[in-house]
Amino acid sequence: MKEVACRDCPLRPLPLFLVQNGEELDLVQSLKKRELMLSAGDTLIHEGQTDAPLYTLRQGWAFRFKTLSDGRRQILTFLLAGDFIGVQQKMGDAAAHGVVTLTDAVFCVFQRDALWELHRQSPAMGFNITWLTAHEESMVDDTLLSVGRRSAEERIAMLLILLFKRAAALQADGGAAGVPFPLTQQHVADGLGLSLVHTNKTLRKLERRGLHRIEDGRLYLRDARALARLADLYGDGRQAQRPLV
Amino acid sequence: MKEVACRDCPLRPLPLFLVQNGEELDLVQSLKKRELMLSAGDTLIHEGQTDAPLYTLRQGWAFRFKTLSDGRRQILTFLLAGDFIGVQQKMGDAAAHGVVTLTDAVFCVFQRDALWELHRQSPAMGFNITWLTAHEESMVDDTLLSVGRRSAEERIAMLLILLFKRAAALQADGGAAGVPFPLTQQHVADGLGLSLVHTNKTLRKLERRGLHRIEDGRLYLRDARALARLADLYGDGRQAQRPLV
DNA sequence: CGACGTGTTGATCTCTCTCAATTAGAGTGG
DNA sequence: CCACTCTAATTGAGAGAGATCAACACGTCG
Repeated sequence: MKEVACRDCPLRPLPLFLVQNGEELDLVQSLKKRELMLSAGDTLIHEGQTDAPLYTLRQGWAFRFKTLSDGRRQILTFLLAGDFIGVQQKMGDAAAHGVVTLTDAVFCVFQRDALWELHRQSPAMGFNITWLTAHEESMVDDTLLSVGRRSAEERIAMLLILLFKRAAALQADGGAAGVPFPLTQQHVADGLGLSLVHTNKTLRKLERRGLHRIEDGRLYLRDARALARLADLYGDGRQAQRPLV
Repeated sequence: MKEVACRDCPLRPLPLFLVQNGEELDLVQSLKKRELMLSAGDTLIHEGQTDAPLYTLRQGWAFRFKTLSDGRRQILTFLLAGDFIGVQQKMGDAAAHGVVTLTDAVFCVFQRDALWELHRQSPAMGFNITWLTAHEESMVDDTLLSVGRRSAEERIAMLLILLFKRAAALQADGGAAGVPFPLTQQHVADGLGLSLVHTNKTLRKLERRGLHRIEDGRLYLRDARALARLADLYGDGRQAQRPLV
């Protein structure tokens, strides 16, 4: 595959990306070192690795995770095209989490001090990045609420909805024909703090109930409304009700 | 209590704060609108509130949380002096979480666009803020690992260690005489995804085993080593072992 | 003094985990 | 083309960590 200039990045036109002017694009381009292609299941960053640069996921899926010494693993967030990777660790510091791909994937690699250069040369982009980082955190917050306080059924409903929405936003059809779903049930389990077996049973239950379907690596929401209800999607109702999905 | 100028902020000399030059201090000062004092248990930000400004916690303890519609609550992070509050929500957006104080507390209130002004006028401080935000996220990551994969005993050990370290860092004696511990067992439970009753039983078990003591609102670690071992503090060992506490 | 918040403990109950076994591809080598 | 191996999904059965239900102790406060 040919390397893509930032100017021609296929992600740029998507509605979720903040408009950037030519200068900003040139800046990003100048900080980009190269691209990196990995196969499904490859490790981008090892847990505890000390020299990880800054990446951007251009294509494919991946996830961030932490493990305990006996092997128990918790997936922290799933990464989709457009996500930043590596803002967390201060340069020179050990990565607090690992990153592994779920599919074949392409990453843009930036020089280590890119984060600082970006801030220095373009406060506007720096601002965007802190906002993106904060947004990342709010995704972890959501997961923490799920894992801490939702039942297995509710957690799974929540995960399906959120992943569907994120994946759908990257597609032209908005998910009308389902979205890719490259996770194994083990990934779902590790993302929700559940065991593999219970994840399987719960997933089957929801599927039999007609709430969703996973087939050939694609996810279809068959009753998004019911899923959202199950997940208590909009929390305690102190928030205004918004249309679902 | 008199308002304190940023230049004289008692937090500034602490080792954990990044040195700021006079100009940066003046900038922060110029963005600071006022101070706000709350009593223990007061709400700083309601879940779903739309107009929350940016705050800094100058004194006291607080916590961020989310709730489900049936009242189940998950505490996301505990906030200590020096922490930022409100970077998460984009201006004009609804707060994704609430903030409530655990003790009497003093907040510095900044104008809504302070985040942007800070970036614009001082890229260096902007950079620090994205780093701080990323650091906040890594704390949530840690909690997510606990809640998702650690047993009740392990979670509690982890929480005690982490809160102790954070609180000790704010004290001159580094925690030699214990640290303030203003949480009720309900807060511990809500922070770890446990029930109140089970939290109580586990806390008592660890206390009886001589690992810690909580008395008169103060926390003492009596066997930090054992707690760290229980918590599997440094994860999977791929990270270098560092001295504990 | 009664109401209330917090901590404590015992007795169930149940959701989720662990253990075990089976099925269904996909890939590999002979 | 078939045996063999591996991974992922499935399902049943039994075990257990943690939840829920109930009661009680203690201190504070109006």
